[in-house]
Amino acid sequence: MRDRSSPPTRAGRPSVSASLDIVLCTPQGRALAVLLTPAPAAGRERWMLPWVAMTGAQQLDESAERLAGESLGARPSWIAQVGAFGDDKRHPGGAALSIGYVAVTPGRDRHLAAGAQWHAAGALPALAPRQKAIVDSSVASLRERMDTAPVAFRLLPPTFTLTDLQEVYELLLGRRVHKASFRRSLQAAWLVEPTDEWRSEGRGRPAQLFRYAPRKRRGGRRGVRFELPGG
Amino acid sequence: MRDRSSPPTRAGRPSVSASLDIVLCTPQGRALAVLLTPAPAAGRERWMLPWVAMTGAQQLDESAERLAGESLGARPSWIAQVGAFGDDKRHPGGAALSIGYVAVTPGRDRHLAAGAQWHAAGALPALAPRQKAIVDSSVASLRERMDTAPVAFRLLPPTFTLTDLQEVYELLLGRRVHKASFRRSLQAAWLVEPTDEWRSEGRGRPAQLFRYAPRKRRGGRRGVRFELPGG
DNA sequence: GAAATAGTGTCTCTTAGACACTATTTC
DNA sequence: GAAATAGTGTCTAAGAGACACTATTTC
Repeated sequence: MRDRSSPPTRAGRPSVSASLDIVLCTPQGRALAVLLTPAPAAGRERWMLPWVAMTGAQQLDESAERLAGESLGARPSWIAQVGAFGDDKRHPGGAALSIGYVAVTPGRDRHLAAGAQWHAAGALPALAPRQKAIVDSSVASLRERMDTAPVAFRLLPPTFTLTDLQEVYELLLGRRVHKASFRRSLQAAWLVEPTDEWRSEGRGRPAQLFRYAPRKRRGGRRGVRFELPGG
Repeated sequence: MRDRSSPPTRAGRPSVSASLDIVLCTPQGRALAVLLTPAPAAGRERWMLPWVAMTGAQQLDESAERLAGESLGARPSWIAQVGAFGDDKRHPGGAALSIGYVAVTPGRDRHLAAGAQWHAAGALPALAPRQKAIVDSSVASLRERMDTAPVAFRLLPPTFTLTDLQEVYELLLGRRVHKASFRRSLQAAWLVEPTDEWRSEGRGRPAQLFRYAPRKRRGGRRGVRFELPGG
């Protein structure tokens, strides 16, 4: 039987075993990839999300950033908390409670932690149920936050073509986007500026490289939209 | 000095003291109100959010719902997790880690827990810094989720006038909304249906009562919008 | 020139918001 | 009738998407 709860400390204050788990994401072709590390042989699954046990002395965000850095071999370009996960789902470390973080990085040519590999988010190997839930919430969280945080830009290197950017948006939205409309919206938002560089990718006309350079704050006066799921 | 971390258990598994804190919200005039309970005299602040210590044996969502029910004297009409809060901020119970939940309820004529009172969200008394952060995130979370969850409807009784509904939207959005436009959007979304009842509120033409009855799933094909904060 | 990719001009349709109006109640 | 609140018809401007086009490269 798994030990999921812990006895009170001597002081009488109840405490729980807790972990901090991270979902590192990068674009891989037209899909997202997630970084997994080999799981200890004792476990049921062969792969797991990078995680650390929480000791209570740590800062949440700081610990997440450190764990991400160690797993990736470099600082992630964006990181955010996804939430707390408990319930009955099993965690590889037997933690009663897990705090999930999601982070993104543009490149995959890093010095990954030993044995770590990228796996397509749509075809992940078996994970402990708790970690599967964290991955699902993290991907959903990326989709929700791309409106209000520069997630798409952080999935790209500092300079990128507009087609690159559109493909990241399509990847996150899970649908195709109209090219001309996409570019008009982007121009109206004053989020990118052109560089002097062009990239030639085999055949076809070379594309101009842009960089993320938000200029002004949009009114944010989005209309009232009722996007609730119907009955 | 506060005891914020806990020693490892006998089994050697690190553990932390953790709390579950809830932000109960209800509309109060044109503003949101939050339920607070009297804090123990020992603490620095006179009020606090309802919270419980986590033991690790509990389910997160279930515990939150129970705590909300006990504080409110009735089940909340909607509840969701906001996130995990740690960092250096002090919690009334000295917990090293706190899981925040936000819940809403339409009415304020409940059998509240002893001493509990509603306080306007814009003018809260002093709270422990951790709990202040949880309140701020909870209110922001309500604003973000009203697009995708029926938060506004759960802040209203089962039947309501369209003016009631519009006022809740204005309260959550923090800005005025155009009446005709609001009603057109609402009609297009097939989210409410009229009842046979009308409510006369003193002077003026009586308003028809509606109920929340989502009918069909909208395409959800919202265009790409870049609402990132500008530099 | 063919193929491929980048980038743009114009049209239409939807919709948020402004404005002005009608409708029904209490005083 | 005046005041107050509920509810609606019409116009305009913005913007998303369709379509078709031009531009520049490799083969």
